[in-house]
Amino acid sequence: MSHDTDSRIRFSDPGLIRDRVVGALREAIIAGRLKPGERIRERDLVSLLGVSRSPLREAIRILETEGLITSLAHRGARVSELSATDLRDMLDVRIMLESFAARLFIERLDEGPLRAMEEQVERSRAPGYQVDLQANFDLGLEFHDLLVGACGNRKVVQLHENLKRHQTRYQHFAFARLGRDVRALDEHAEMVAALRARDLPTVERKIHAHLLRFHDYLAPLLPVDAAPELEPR
Amino acid sequence: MSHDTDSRIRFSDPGLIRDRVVGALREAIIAGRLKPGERIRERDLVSLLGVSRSPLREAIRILETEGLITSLAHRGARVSELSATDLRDMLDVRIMLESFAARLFIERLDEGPLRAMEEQVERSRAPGYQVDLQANFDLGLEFHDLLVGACGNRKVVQLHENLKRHQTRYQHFAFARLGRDVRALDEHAEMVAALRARDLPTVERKIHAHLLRFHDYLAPLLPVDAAPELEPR
DNA sequence: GCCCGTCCCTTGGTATACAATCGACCACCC
DNA sequence: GGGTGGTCGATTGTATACCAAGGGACGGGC
Repeated sequence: MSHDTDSRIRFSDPGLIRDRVVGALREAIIAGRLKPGERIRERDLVSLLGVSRSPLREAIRILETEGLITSLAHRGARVSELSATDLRDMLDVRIMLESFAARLFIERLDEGPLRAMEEQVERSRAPGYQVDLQANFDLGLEFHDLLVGACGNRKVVQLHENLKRHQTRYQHFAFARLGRDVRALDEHAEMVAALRARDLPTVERKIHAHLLRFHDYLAPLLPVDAAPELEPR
Repeated sequence: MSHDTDSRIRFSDPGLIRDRVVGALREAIIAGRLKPGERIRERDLVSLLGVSRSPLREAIRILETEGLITSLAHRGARVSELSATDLRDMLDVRIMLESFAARLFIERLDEGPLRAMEEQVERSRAPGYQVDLQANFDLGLEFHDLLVGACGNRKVVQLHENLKRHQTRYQHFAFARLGRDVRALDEHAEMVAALRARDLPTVERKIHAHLLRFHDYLAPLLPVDAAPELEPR
């Protein structure tokens, strides 16, 4: 981040500046345009985004609390690192959250959300989406959102939201190197079928396998672990 | 928070001011000295803590991201509300996390952590602790820490840490009104016994019952739900 | 009684200055 | 030569002053 026009960070128009900075940085980090370990210098961003230090610093604190940024006192902030351990840890949690959501889903079995998911799977089968990687990508995320969103537990939704962001980083990371994992959408279809059949064990097994496969798929590309955290807040 | 010497907020000495402010506010909120819905005015805290707006505002953003504070643009920050729904949502997640930890605990069954937990339960049986409410209180928390800490999943530990803070708020809240729930420590003892016996279903059942009883215990004191979140970040 | 405009309070943002700390570099000494 | 210690520059952390923007309360007008 040395040149003064960094197209990697897109700054939107409305709302509070700090929120826009959060959005811009978060998006750039998730999309991988700001790389793991890359330094985040106040001075650079101030001139790049055309904002003052106050909202920028608040934004950095927010992203730090979310875990997308790591900072050390007097030594500045960096984009947080990726590691196989970290990915695995998050996937374990995500498995818990999605299994929980699936259980409630089956207990209630509202026709509405189920329909929404089936329809979502249909869309991902449409010929156009098979080639449009970005759309394909988003559909993968949307599926899990529908599942978790239906559980009615706000905390679960909120945690899942944050985990998803982190994992989207990993996905982009893998994307750039391995190409799209086409089996994912098929697995979604299988999960929906099991949901309709109210077969919880199968759903849980599929969630587990689905997410862990994601880990195995890109663990070889990752360092085993990031440097141990020295200053957890 | 109108008088100028507010003994409820303890401000520690070393380290960054921002971190000390976070610590002071967090502790005051959790302990219930700052009450749900209570306004957090920059002007007051600046004079109360003797710090400038810069670190204070960063601290507020951090606590907001952690969920202990809710703020609306141009309308200021408030201590976040408590509600039965919110408590229940968090307990569901905590049940997941602790069940997960228990499963790993049993799979590995390291003698070390198990011993630590047994010893911890012993301490809580010592006659002195039965009357010292604060110590009793801390022991309750420590128990769950030992369980979760042993799972080796940093994300789980970190999430549990945050959930625990929120729930300690509820506990203090209940504390002031209902007195200590003495059965909790007995239940811990039962859980440890089941852990040693490697009886996962029993442990899970006990975790579930233990935490949900906490909900039922103080749900009657709480509003059903906080006002719907208008501006989630 | 209701609506509307004004004023005030608070927060949001900018600019600036200075302190504290860290890292790198370099001279110096053993 | 290699380790040691100090100096300097860069960057973050904090303080302060000031203005803009938005919301809420209050009161007057209808």
